[in-house]
Amino acid sequence: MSRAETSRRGSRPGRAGIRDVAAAAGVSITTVSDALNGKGRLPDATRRHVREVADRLGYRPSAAARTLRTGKSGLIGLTVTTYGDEPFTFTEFAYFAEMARAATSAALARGYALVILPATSRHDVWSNVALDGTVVIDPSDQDPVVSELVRQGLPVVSDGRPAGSLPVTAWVDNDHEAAVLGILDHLADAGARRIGLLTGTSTDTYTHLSTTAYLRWCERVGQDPVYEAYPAHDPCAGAVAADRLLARPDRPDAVYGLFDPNGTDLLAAARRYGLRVPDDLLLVCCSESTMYASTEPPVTTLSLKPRRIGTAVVQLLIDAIEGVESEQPVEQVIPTELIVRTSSQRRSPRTTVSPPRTPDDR
Amino acid sequence: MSRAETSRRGSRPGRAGIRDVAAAAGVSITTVSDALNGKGRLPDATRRHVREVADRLGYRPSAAARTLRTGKSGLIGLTVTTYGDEPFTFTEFAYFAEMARAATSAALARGYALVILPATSRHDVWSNVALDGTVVIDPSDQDPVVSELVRQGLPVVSDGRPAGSLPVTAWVDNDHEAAVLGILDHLADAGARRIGLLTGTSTDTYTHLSTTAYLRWCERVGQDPVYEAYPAHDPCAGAVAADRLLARPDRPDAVYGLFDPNGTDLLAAARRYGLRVPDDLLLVCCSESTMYASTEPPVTTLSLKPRRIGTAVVQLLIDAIEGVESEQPVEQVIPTELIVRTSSQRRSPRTTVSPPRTPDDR
DNA sequence: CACCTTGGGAGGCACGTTTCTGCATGGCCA
DNA sequence: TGGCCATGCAGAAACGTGCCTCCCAAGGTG
Repeated sequence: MSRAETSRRGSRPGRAGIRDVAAAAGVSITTVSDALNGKGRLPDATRRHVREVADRLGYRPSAAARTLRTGKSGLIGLTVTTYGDEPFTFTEFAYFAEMARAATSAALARGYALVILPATSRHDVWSNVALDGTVVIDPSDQDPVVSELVRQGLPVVSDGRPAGSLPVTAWVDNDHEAAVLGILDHLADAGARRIGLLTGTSTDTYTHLSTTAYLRWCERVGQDPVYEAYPAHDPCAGAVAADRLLARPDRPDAVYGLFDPNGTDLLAAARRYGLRVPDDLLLVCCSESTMYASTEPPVTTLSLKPRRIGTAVVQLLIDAIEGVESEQPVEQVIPTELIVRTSSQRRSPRTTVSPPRTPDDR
Repeated sequence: MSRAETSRRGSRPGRAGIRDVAAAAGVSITTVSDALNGKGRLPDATRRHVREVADRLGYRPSAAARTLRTGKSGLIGLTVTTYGDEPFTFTEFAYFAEMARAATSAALARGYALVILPATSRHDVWSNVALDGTVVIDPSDQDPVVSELVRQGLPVVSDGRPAGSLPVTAWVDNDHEAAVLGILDHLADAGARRIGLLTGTSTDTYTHLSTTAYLRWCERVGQDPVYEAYPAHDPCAGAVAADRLLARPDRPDAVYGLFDPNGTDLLAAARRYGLRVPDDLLLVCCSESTMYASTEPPVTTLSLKPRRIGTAVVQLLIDAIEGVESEQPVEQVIPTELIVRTSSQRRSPRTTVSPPRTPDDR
């Protein structure tokens, strides 16, 4: 059977294979492969000729075949823990969305594409996609997905310090304790006498570290802890918890909320109780939303810098995939940023509107 | 060379191939494949035996080989137009994040994974990933990416009515004209005499359709148009444009803002000019953020239902991939939802806080 | 003239599946 | 007893690349 016949039989009308290019250019498959990939010893004339023929035929190399042959797919996974049937929770939404966006950008800039896969996904989805490596967000202790991945020899980089002895390749995280302590000191400096905390009931690392840091700070300065915990994945529960916190007999004169919607919820609750912010109540919450720059009053927020984390995580992962021994340490701590606005400044409240923030370096 | 030798040479220590399973189970490759995929004529005993051996060896079928053989990768692309170097713009961020989340969920529920790819990505990324089909968001007229994809015979479903004669397989969109007209009527009903518009300078379909609908409505009711346009991708420009709109000599007594941050920006501008909302100024903006439920006052928002759109788009795409002739029409119009809050109700303003919204069906 | 080097390119195997085809066996019926 | 069908599996051909090996011709060198 002639080569022309072979190539004609296998391919559907729309798709040209490397064999078709070779036949049309009058060269061998090897030459086509070498010419298009910049390898081998070929004169420029041949290289250009092959490229031109390939363009004319609209040739696109088969990603599946290349992956099978080289063992590299150019795909990295982004694994998130799921609550219910949604890929990510409501409260972490802004953080996760920003982080995923930055990760996508960073991956694309290095020639990789990013696939979002929930940790508890149907098994067939996981085995249907060839991954070169995976980013896991806040993996739980003894996470079965991570173990399985490292068993397959794939690099795994974690957003969030891995609990227990999870064998991740690298990890990136904030210093949550330092962030909470910084905020509590900031509130105390602004005149707070009793600082309350709005926290979550779930057992993830972020909630746990932040809460214990708060409790230790209270112990150190001799304040009774005043906090309300609620299921953070329930968007309605936050408003109720904020209300409960301000309804307590030992009502705090300053509150830090660990989750994104806590700021508006606390503002609304303060209005209901006739509390002026910041005069009667100082407010800080952890959020990535720029809307807090133009609320009444503007609310001081702690940014966890999801964009920097997403970028760093992907860089570490791709370095590991490509065997680059990164100059960066395999454990990176990204500093948080406290964006101080009116809600946490009792002295000399700014009357001017705080300048709009640039979208970069968030 | 014996089969055992063959299988031992090719595979790395960590990964077991189908040949290893066949050898360990004492059957042929065909039998393993049939047993694991539920095909062929095999007694249950053989099937169970093969499955057990495969589990014991930790066998995971190679996605690349399967894709190469079957032509189906189980991956669908989500293509977004880029402004600058980021995958999606700042103003569309909440909409896009929600839409992408819903699309991811819907894809996973049907056994597919979703890859986010910017339209103007480096070409090697596009050719490195095997896609079964693609969702494009708001494709421009004569979009080269779409043409290329349909030339390859891949189904393409569009979020947003395709401009020109773009040969998409199906599309999903809101009725933006009807939405704008509904809002303008709503504001007029609430007592507005001169309604202003905060719009964008870019030429995408959403901005264009909404603005022309506004202009036609003005013509019909005999009102002079009062609008300010600003580059929507610039997060700072919105605040300036909101300020400009309220500083005009023909200051409107009601404003509709086309983009997500317009609500807080307009609220801040109104405070600067001493305008009470809703008494002196009625306010509506298009947003997916639940924060507008607890601003002061709560702001009426138009939701474009990104979750329903993301789900619908993916369903249509997978139906097309799998050759299902969908009962649904290939052109779906998703209704928008006007969430009426205090900012657009001059009569009987609600003093109670509007109930927190459920996260579903947004 | 024999030998080596270097450029230019072809042959063919392997990656790990899926699946088409076909072989053997045994039971059933005419 | 011979044909026939159902059952239970094995062989082997693809799928489309990448790359290792090898071949050939043209010079250069002793």
